[in-house]
Amino acid sequence: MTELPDQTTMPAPTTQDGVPERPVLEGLEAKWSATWAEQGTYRFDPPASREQVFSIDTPPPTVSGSLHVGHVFSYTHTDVIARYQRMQGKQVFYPMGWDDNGLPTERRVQNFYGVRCDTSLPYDPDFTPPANPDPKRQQPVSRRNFVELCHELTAVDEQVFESLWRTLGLSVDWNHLYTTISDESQAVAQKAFLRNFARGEAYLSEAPTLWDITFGTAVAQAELEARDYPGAYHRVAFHASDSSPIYIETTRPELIPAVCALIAHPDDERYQALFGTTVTSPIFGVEIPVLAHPAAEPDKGAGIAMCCTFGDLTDVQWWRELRLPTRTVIGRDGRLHAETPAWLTNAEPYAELAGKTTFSAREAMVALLRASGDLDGEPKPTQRKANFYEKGDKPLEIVSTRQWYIRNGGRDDDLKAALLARGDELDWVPDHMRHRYSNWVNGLNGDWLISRQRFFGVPFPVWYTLDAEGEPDYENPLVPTEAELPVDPSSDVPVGFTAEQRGVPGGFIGDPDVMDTWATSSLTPQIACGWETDPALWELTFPMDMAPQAHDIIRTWLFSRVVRSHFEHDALPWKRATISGFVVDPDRKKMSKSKGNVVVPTEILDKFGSDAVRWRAAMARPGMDSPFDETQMKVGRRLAMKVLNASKFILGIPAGTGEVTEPVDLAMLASLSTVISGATTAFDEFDYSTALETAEKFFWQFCDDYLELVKERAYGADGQAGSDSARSALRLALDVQLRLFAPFLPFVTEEVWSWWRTGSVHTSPWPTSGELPAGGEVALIEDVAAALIGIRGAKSNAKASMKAEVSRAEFSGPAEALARLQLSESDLRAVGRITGSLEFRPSEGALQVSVALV
RNA sequence: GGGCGCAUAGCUCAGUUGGUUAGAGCACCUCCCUUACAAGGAGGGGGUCAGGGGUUCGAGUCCCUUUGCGCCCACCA
Repeated sequence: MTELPDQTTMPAPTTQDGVPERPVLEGLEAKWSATWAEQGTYRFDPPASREQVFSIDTPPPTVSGSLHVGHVFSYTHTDVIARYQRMQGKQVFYPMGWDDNGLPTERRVQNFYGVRCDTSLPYDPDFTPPANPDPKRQQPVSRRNFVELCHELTAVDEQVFESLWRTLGLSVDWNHLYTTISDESQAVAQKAFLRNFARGEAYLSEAPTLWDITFGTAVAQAELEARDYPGAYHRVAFHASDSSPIYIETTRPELIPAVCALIAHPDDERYQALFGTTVTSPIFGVEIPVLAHPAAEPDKGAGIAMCCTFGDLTDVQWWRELRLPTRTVIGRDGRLHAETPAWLTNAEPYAELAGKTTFSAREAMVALLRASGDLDGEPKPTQRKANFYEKGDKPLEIVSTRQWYIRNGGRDDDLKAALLARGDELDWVPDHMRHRYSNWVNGLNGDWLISRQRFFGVPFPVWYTLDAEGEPDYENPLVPTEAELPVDPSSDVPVGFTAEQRGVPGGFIGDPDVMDTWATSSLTPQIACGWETDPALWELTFPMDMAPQAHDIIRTWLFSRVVRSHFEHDALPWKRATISGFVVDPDRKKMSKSKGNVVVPTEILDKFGSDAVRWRAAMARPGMDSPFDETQMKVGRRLAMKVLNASKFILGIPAGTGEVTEPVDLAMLASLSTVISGATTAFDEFDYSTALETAEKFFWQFCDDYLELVKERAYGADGQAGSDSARSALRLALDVQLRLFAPFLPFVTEEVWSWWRTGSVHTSPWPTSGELPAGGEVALIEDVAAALIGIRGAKSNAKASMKAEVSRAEFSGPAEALARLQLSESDLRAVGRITGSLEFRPSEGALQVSVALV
């Protein structure tokens, strides 16, 4: 940290050597990011107490994805706060993480190298990826080879990300870089999981699960996305005992072999007589009960629904609550089972469906129904909503599988209430974002499914013993000690067994699944803060001060971190969440690759410069979406240029050697003093936009009015009191303003700082009013500004140059305002080129200027 | 259907607890190539604060209501 600026000890440059002839923005990013790296400007230096730390749970971006302007904006929001806190004297713990495990990486590796993972293959140490990858004909490789490729590619991607963040000027401490697939992160994820398991917060359960057939994995409720999906209502006849038809409507006739009940609302008049009876299903002739359940909606479809295992989540509810039999026909590959289900009375037609995709099976089933006369009329096309995995492109199926869950209040009201209370306890910026949290938690209808049937992730640190028949004992998993972590149960062997016993009766098997990426990233505070591995760091940084993120992942990342921390530490992981909005396209549509409206950040950073882009980002208030608009970037660039030029001008004038004494100089500094308080208050409320606006508004007025006003006086001879006062005031004002802008425009402010000061502006103290001389009267500078506008207006109206001479000027208005103006009479004369008479005439009303030109 | 947010100048947005004539930037028009800055500077035009009702001496601001837009959730028969 540098000392507080002090007029008397500050080395005043006697030459202009440090100030370039024509300052430019180009190249500042490369120059200063290298210097900051070299000098460790943003290094976290552990202080004595927690109060001296400001710690940030930086979102680890998915490195297999691409960064877009939205990221640039929201990471800038965080950085601006980080820089402010650092200047306020805090040691800022600002780590970076890369989220490199998980499905997005697998998908990227598949496409990039043209391979796919086949767990049945042995490891090939000499494997090299195909020279000409063909994404359509992916070469099968072993799991270990596949994982190696994942590591290889993410390492490359991470370089690109780091370079972008450095160009943007994020003041992260790169010594605290973590990746979610590292051994350290795996150990944390496994340890937290084992503790959840030991306390009963994690459990293994066989149940109907949302299943993505493309990726072949279970997915969690938080990863669902409802999308429009074309379908058709098929009106199909079931048959009562007297063979009269009972019509249902379904969009999924291929599930008729899986039907286990017809269900109508208990109060529905039309079906009262049927409740308790059975009907037979068309084609397959299976005897089906007709049951009542309040979840059936009389005005939907035919009013009576066929319940299958499983067409949708309502089916699951009915199946569970009415204890219906399980008749699964769709497998994990999304196809109908090849073998004929045992429960079909009339089994023969099933051959038409066996092994087909749902789409083909539907066509075949419609043909069967048409032939039998059980299809009433033609299918009616409809647009319905179907659940998709957010990264998938086929509707989810529901299949019964064994999965690991972590309790999240979805089936436990006490826990739900406790987690809602955590949301209340948390500070939210902006505050209304808390509703999204409670809305989500209140809507949970099941626990958090964390296991994924994938390859590149943290394995479950669990083995199962095999009985004499080779059947796994899922009730009593074998777990390692915490000291052994991380483990990979597919290669590591549980204590008491030998490698030869893997997969043989009486031996063991490893759990084949990996954790979902959120199950690891839900522990970023624990990973970053050194949970139980670096107790000193942990004491200083946890719970963290700030959790920045965008509003789309409140239900996933934010919530899951609260769950983990609630269980493990009985505390919130941070004091507050700061939520950024999105950058949307000019039509206010969300940017997405599929719409082709994504703006690539490197282009705009190149074009306008990082400070300009950061300025635009900081103008987007917390939580507010903002439309992308290039013309706004130009405004930021103009400000950055103006800072360079105004600084060059001020530093081109010799430094003052004495006190600030002139009333107008003191007035300007008094005004600056209120700007400092305003910006500080705003920053303390995390309102970086207002902090910036406050500083910026002053800066433009400072340039337009004050600089012009005192130019002549400052040019004056050395040693003159008036000249000295102006010179001192200019440098004081520049010093303060550079620091006010430093969080937003780190490159230009550092550049200018380097011209005349030592050390980094970013480790200098945030300005305070106490640094500035007291006694100035803000009204004076405001009156002078009004007078200037009057003089300029007159010249502009006369279509005259601003240099045109004024032969006579008259100021009229309140006596006290005129008195103030008289204090700066010579400055006004100089800037207005008033060579003739200058009169002050008291009058009613506001300050007025009348001017006669030569 | 539930929740949240938004609606102020052509565009993007400020407008603190209600208080003179509603502000800024961009865009537009006019002028000025002034020795920090022409990707500049100066000056100017432009608004029934979405509609309706209410509270009040006074409403962009508070209450009710209508409409439109955005996001999240639910809605798959």
